[in-house]
This record gives sequence, C-alpha cells and structure tokens, in this order.
Amino acid sequence: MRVRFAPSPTGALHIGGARTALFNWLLARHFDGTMVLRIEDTDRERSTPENVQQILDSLRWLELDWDEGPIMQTDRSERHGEALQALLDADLAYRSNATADDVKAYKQRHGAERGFRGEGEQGGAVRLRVPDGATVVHDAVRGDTRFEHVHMDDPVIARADGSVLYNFAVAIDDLDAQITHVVRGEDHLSNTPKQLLVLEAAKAVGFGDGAPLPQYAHLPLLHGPDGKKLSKRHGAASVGELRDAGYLPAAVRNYLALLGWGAGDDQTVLSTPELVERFTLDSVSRNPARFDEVKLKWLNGVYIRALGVKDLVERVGEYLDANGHAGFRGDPRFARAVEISQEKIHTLADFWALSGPLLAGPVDDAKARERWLGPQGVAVLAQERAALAQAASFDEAAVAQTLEALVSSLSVKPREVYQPLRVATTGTTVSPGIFESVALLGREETLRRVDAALSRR
RNA sequence: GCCGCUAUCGUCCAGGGGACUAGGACGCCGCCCUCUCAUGGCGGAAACCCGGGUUCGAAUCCCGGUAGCGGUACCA
Repeated sequence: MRVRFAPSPTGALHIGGARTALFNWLLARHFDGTMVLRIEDTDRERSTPENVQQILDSLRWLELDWDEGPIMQTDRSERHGEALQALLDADLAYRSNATADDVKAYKQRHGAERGFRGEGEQGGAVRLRVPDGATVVHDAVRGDTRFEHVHMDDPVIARADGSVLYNFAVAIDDLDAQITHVVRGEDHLSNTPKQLLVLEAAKAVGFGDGAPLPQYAHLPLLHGPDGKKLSKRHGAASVGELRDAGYLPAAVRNYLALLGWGAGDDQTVLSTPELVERFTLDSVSRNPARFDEVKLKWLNGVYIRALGVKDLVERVGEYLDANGHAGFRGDPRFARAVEISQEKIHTLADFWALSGPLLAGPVDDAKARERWLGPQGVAVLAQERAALAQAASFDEAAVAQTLEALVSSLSVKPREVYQPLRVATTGTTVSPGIFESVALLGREETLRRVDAALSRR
C-alpha cells in the first residue's frame, strides 16, 4: 500500500487537512505501507514557501511522519511536460483558445447538461478529450458513483505556456509515485472522473508501467461549529492555533480520528497505537462532521490527566516558554505547581490561568476582594495569619491541620476561612487546593501576601 | 442552472429489515463528593428530515421531495 498526503501551500494546514493527513497516516501504519508527502504548489498566485514550512511544522507537531518526500509538484514540471506532449501527440488532448464564455455559449446551444467539446486549434490552453461513455468511481467509502461523460466539459489540463493544472498534475504524480490508495476530502469526488480519464490517457501512451489505477476513498468534509464550511479560505482553525491553545498532539489525533470515523464499539478514548490497530477505510463515515472544540477540550483533559507528572511539567514548561511566560519553569516551585494543577486543567494554557498567580504573584480581582476580604473576611484572615505564623511546620499536612483547627474553633463554614486566604494569596477565587497552594508558597511568602492583603484595607 | 454526495439526540460516533422502549461519548440538567475550580460517582432530558412504496414487519431497502454540502476555474 502506498498512500499520499498532498496539501496545497495556499494557507496554513487546517484541521480538515490534518484529518486527511491523519487518515492517510493511520492507513499506512496499519497496513505497513508507505506514506508519501507531496506539496501541490502549482497554484502560482497563492502558493508560498512560508506556507510549505508551516505545513511541515504542523505535521511534525502532530507527529505524523512520512516515508517519502516532500515532493514539490513544481519540481516535476519537466515530467509533466513530457506527459502532456505525449497526450497531444496521440490526439488525446488538444489545444484550444475557448474561453469561459465560449463554454457558456456551447451549453446554450446544446443544453445546460452537455459538457463542452472544443475544436483543436493552433495555440492556446490544453484540454483533455473526454471520450463517450461514463466513468464509475469505485470509492472505498461511498461505493460506486457513475459519472456520464456527456455532462463533463473537456477539462483544461495545462495553460497555454505549458504549465499544468491540478487535475492533470495530480494524476501524473499519483501514477509515477505508484500510489495505490488516494484518500482525500469529498470535495475531490467530482474531480475524480477527470483524473481517471487523465490516468487512462497517460497509460494509453505508455506512462505508468502498466500499474493498476489507484483506489479512491473520499472522506466526509469537516465543518465549523456553526455548520459552515471549514477551510483556509474561511479562516478555519489551523493546526498552529490548536498548538497555541495548549492542546496535546495525541489528543488532537484522537479527536480528529473521531471525525468521520468511529471505533465501532463506542470507544472514544483511543491511543495512537490503538487507532493504528483499528483504523480501516470501511469504517469511515459518509456524513460531514462539525469540529467541536468543547469535546476536544474534554479529550485533552483526559490526556493531560493520563500524563506522568514529569512529562506534564516538561510540556507545560515548554508551553510557557513559547507563550509569553518564559523563565517560570526555572522556579523551584514550578514542578509542584504543575502537579497540583493537573486534575484541574484541560489545556496547557489553563495552567497559567489557574496557577500563574502562585508563581508570579497575586492578580487583582476586585470582585473577589469585595466578596471575601470585607470586614469579616479580613478578621478571619488575621487569625489565619497568626495561626500559620505559629504552625509547627509548613508542609501540606501541617497547613491543613492548622486551618482546619481554625475552622472548628471559629465554627464557621470552611469556605469562610479558605476563600479569604485564597484571595489574599492569589488575588482570585480559583486556584489549586488551598492547602497545597499555601504549602507551595511556603510560610514566608504566604505571610507576606497575607500581610499585603491585610494592609491594603 | 447542470452534475454529484449526504441526511439518527445540540454535536460526534453506533445500529444497515424483527434483538429499538434506538446505544455510547461530549455538552446540558439534577444529586453525591467538596476549601474555590476541577476531577470522580450516580441519575435525567434529548434524535431516526418529509411523503410515498416494498414487506407480515422499515431508523434500516426503493422512489420522490426538501435541506445541507461539493464540483461545474487556464484554483487546489
């Protein structure tokens, strides 16, 4: 089995492309096949080297590796030229100056459902001659779909200057790379008969070494949460944005696998080895799916909780370094801060929101202060300060014991004691467990923050 | 317009003639746990697009409609 992922570098790799890459990769790994990466950069206006780099980076971040390539399609223009000339020589293709208006006029004369047929001319773009008959696409996901040639325009396969177009290049490249399975988005289904025709024509003039035609599988499209089409042309969620939002590659792979595919036994949390083991094309769904970040977030939380503490510390550290909070991983309290945050965060980005104040100092949340550091709260806080200052030791157990003793001696609700302390030390009402947090800060820092809060009034 | 694809809870995925009182997950609601937020546990609401047909029997097969989407580019 030889599969390929063939993105066009006209924008960032978005999640639809990532899903296609993933499915190809899963298939290649499942069947011990070969994954070819090809960059389809024949769009002269919109392809950029930056986008190529971005796509490669995204694939690497997703940990989807490839066995051959990246092959740049434009590097193959000589080969494309040969194939094109061979088709021209065999009269399987012809030059034509027909414009879009000419095509329209043709349909006016022959009927809207009639495909355009041109006359061979001296110069102009190259069109493929569409023969009579029909092409049946045998799709691994959708079954057979029949396309009557009579409805199909003779497709333009190259510009007048000889530079080739997508439907031609893709067919020649798949043929030369001996691709056995073409797995891509459903938006290509309607193009498939054209590519099949190119393939057949190319084979007829001796290209492809008699290799069999590839099998096709068209994946359902991915839509945004609003149900609208999700693509780079509409500002979709890119893989880079997922990384910046603090998602884990393994969680993204798991989530993406669930879009258009299911394990069949209702299992939703599947490690990558499990995905590789269980993924096949015949369990791919035919329905378009929506990208639901809420579910991704939940899944990411599952993966974060499953991580070893050391691993999570490393990842949070890297994330902080790359996202505006560099340096904090050097803090001796950092590892413990991550540890006590683990079950409370869903993304790497959540760490800073939850526990940043522990490391960087309290934030200023006026509402929190009003609610918990009024006259009552401050009175309790003062007693807490005294108790903590005298605690025999300052580990988590000692802190807990000290504060719990205060709760019972004051006979108030626990939160009447804990929340003022939390607001005093972090500035806000949400943080990891108060005992853990205070123990992490240590006696000196805790008392300093409490004093600052007390003197603020 | 023409050609094509698709149609099950709000979302994703099962179910593909009787096992369906339609299953699981996210989300939502309630309860429990609880120092906040989470996690965890328990329970609940929530769907077969519409109309015909085939059949003893249709979510499932067929036809039509509708809707969504894709293609119809000298984009990919």
